[in-house]
Amino acid sequence: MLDLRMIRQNPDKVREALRKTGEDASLDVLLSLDEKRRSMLTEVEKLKAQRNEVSDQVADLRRNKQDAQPLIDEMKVVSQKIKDFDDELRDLDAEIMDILLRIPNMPHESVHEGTSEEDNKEIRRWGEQTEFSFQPLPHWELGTNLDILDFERASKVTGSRFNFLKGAGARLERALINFMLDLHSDEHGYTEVFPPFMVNKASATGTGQLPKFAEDMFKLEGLDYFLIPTAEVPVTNLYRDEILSMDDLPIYHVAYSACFRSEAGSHGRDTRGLVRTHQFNKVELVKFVAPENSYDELEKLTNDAEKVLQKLGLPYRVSQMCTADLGFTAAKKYDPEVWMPSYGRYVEISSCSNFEDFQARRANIRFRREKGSRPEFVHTLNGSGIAIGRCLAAILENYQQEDGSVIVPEVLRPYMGGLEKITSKK
RNA sequence: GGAGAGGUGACAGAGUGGCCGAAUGUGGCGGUCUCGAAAACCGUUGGGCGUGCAAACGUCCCGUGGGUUCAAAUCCCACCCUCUCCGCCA
Repeated sequence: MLDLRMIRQNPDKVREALRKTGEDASLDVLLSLDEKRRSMLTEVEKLKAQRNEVSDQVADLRRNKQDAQPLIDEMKVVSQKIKDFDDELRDLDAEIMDILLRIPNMPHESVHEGTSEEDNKEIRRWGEQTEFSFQPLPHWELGTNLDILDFERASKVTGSRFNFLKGAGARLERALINFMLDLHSDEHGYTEVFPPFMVNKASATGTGQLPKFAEDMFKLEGLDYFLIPTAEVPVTNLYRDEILSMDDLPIYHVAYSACFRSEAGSHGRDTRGLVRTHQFNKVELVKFVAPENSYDELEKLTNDAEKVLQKLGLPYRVSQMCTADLGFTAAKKYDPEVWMPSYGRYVEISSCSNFEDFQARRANIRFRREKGSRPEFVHTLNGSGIAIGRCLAAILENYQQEDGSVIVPEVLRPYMGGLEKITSKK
């Protein structure tokens, strides 16, 4: 959420920033509602001041056993006026909030302008695109042949876009989760948290899923709970409505969670395999930092995510998102993308963003620089560190052998009971 | 699921209609004292919104949302959460 006062003071700057994102949020309605609200507020507060003063007089008269009835009668009228004003103000506030909650974040000045994902820029590349001396298979065929992946039965048991992992596949999934949690907590200084997989409305609003993207989440019947689309939601909301102290910052958290996405609007896209599913696992990195450090922290966060791919020996590149592909909440975003042979291109496997104070303002997460100073909003960041399902797919595809077996990357072997290669049992 | 108790400032804990944004204690901060520290003493110590260059002023906030009243932390209604006991359960 943007700061209403900032919008009021720099409407042209905000308009220009939003234009670059491709969203044409009209500020005119917002600004006129704001104007109206402030003038009403001034009036009603005058009335309240009067009421408070007269109430004191009434109290005095009563104590002195004098007649207060004329004053009371007079105040009845004033009170009714106040009530009318307050009702209207309540509606105004709700309208203003509804508009504010639907305005996207403004891109950081270092983000290049673009009109679609075509304009994203590759900023670095690591490793060589895997070459094969034979015809490589896509991971869904490899996994099915090895009997470690089962999509058919998953669609029987649940539906499309779900999967079963079996045997070494299930173990590999678990190995990846543990490897990443260990890496980030032991070597990168993140504190592990294990979050709830459902959140309430306030949390989903805090990180920006609501009100605009409700249809992307699974909602529980009869409850105001949502299945989380990412651990970002519960973990960022850990400190909602809190004032942290400067000594607490920066806070780094790493969290495993299952992620649930309705994938509304992506019918027909990536229908096979592990790339786009309704439920997948992910290890997520979340940071809470002082504003002046957030851009350095974004670089570090991205490096931490990349480290996972390097250790796994998976070729990747990092793209910087242009102004049109930042999504709703980010001010700046890097997407590490892994080389996926079956796609013949790099596929997003992480997404690292600085939200500045956009989420912090929604979720009311603040910090105090020193005792007695005014609270300020923290900056929040997060990034996948990394998506497990897509990572497992990338391993199967990049490490496949001519005989259909798959080499286990060395760093994962301790997590796999020493297994070096996944082979078919048949 | 049944029965009961309770949600007040950083924490503990008063406050049952007006002089209460809130006693008191602890903690924090500043000071006096001290070579220094402790103790003691003195002072200070919430947030949002609005007006204003600022100083300041106004207003709102005692779990949340409504309501009653000239006036609500205090009365009424709904909801949320916590705790205790019983039952059930991984």
